[in-house]
Order: sequence, then C-alpha cells, then structure tokens
Amino acid sequence: MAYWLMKSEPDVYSIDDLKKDRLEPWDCIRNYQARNMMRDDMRIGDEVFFYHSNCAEPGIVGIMTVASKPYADPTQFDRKSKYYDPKSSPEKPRWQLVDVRFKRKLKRNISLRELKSHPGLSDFILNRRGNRLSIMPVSPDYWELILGME
DNA sequence: GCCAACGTTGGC
DNA sequence: GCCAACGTTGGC
Repeated sequence: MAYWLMKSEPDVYSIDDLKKDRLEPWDCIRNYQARNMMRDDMRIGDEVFFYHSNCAEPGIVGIMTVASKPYADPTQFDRKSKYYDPKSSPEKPRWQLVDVRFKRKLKRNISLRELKSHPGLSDFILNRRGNRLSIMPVSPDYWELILGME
C-alpha cells in the first residue's frame, strides 16, 4: 500500500465537504504528472493526506483513501465546464481521475509552517521551494512522522 | 528541439 | 493582491 498527498482549495472543496459527501471523484486535475500518478500508481486502499492550499492556514487536515480504479474525468467532455478539453474525446480521454473516500479528519490542522519547521521533513516534496504539484507521493517514513505530529 | 510568451499555482 | 516558480503552447 502506498501513501499520497492531494491538495484542494477549501473554498472550492474542503475536508468538511468530503466528510459530508463521503465519496468524491477527484476531478479537474489538468497536470500530467498528477494525472499519471492517479492513472498509473494509485491502488484502491492507498491512504491520502487531504491538504488545504491557497487559504489562511495551509496544511494537512484529514485522511482519505483511494476508492476506485482510474477512469476518465467527465469534466473534460463538458463544453460548459471551465475544465472542458477540446482535444480530448470519450474514445481517447486525456484526463483520468480516481474516487476518494473520507476516512477521518485530523484532530488538528498540521500547518505547512509546522511541516517546514520540522527538521526531519527538510526533504519532503511539499516543502520544496516553488512546489506546485497538487498530487504527490509520501514515503511511509514521512507518513508516520507526520501522523505523529497530530 | 529551442525558447519566448503566456497562464496557473499557491505562499505570503 | 503580489509575484516567484513552474508548466504549456506554438512559432520557428
């Protein structure tokens, strides 16, 4: 089993939204690296940190699990959607996603500030300058270390 | 294949 | 709102 971290802006979709919905397609990802991880590397049952980005206190706020195999993101075919992709077609879909299932909220927000200041996490991808990847792998060691900060 | 222009992400 | 750091696009 592998571990991941996925970002979402809480104004768009928050951990509380997922808690309410329980299951949600992680749609609208339009970055090849992020897509490739969902398409090629994720397995049902993998655990994922839910990260709030672009907000007052960015940080890790909950845990979810991968709940489906990869499939075509329906928003790419929706002409009215901001995420419509004219170069994609149902026969040859360009963008893939997985469903995620709510597991639990963390007891508290583990903020980016805290993650950055932890000496054991200096190599963590999230902490790299200019990192903009919205989906990233988390090693089992880092997963345990971060959970221990809860 | 190079690279300038442009668009987006996301911390601050 | 600013802007650094990326990713993507498209002309050549």
